[in-house]
Amino acid sequence: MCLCHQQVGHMLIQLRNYTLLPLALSQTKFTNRMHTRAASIKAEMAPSEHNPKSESDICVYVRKKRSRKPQVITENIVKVEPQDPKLGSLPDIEEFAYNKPSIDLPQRKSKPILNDNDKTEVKPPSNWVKVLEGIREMRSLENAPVDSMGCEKAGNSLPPNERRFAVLISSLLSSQTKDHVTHGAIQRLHDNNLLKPEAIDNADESTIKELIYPVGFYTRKASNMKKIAKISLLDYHGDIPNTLEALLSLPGIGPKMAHLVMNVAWNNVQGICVDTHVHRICNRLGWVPQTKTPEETRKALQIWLPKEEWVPVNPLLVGFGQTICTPLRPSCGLCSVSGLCPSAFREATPKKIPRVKTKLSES
DNA sequence: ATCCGGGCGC
DNA sequence: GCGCCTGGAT
Repeated sequence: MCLCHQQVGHMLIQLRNYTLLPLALSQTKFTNRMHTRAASIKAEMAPSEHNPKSESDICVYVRKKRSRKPQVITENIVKVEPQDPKLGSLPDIEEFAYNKPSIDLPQRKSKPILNDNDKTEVKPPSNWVKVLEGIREMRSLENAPVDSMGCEKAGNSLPPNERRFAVLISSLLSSQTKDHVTHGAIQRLHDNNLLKPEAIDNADESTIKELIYPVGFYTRKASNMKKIAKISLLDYHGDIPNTLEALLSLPGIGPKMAHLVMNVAWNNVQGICVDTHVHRICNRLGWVPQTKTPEETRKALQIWLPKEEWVPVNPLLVGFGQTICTPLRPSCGLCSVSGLCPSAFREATPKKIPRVKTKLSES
């Protein structure tokens, strides 16, 4: 993995309802910005993809100018064509963006901003930006448990491959477990030099089990740790898989953790990390059509939520869900966006009928 | 008593 | 889908 200041190349990127945009991507920055009169455009390349060949390797954001907090309009890329850098300097962006209309795609009359009224696209829920900002504000005052610790801090000082492995193990242990408990377990593993695949592979399952106690489901997790260490050694040279699919194939790693690990370990955002809080709150806010599983929620949310919110939305909503929008008896009275929430004060508080033996019930 | 910051096997 | 695996918190 060579990280030099070399330019990967110029690309022509075609946005839906927009136009062709020339962009240059470099290997060190992974991002490239350009500005037109009406919007700023940002292209981002997944760090692991040093040689982007298709649209899936790159994300493009278009933001309207003149809004205080620039708002992402879309991220739809229709086409990416590698261009020969020897073609000379890039065309004048502004002129290019305005004067060279897209050929096969419908044109907009006024501003070349994307599909505001495109009926074929799923519309983001109205006011979602306000809701998000409101939650952010509430979160800046509150101190949610999620703020203090997180598995993303695991092994910050380790070499990259060991750090990634630590992140994976940390994620594995963290499910259904409080953060400080997970942290303690990781600390004990580290102190006993048991955070590396070789060591785990050689260690007794019972030893691991004792060290990670009392994380939730420690028996299963100890066994999964052994299996993961073995797979890491056999298939990944002691590292961890760098694709979502391969991560999902590991025992004990499901969709929630796989996306988390892709984000944290590889800095590669493949999807939104949806846990029960994100799932619940998105349903309450009406951000997704009633969904039954976190996986459905993830897919529904990814359709409209701008990609740059994909990572921050998890800690944001988790903390919000721990403090205010709690699973049981949400504190709608304390919530500043209750006016925008279709479920506010409407929770079917199934006030359990007190099973008290009264003279009435006995009669 | 009831609820978790999931994943798996059925 | 549904029950189960676990200890700790409310």
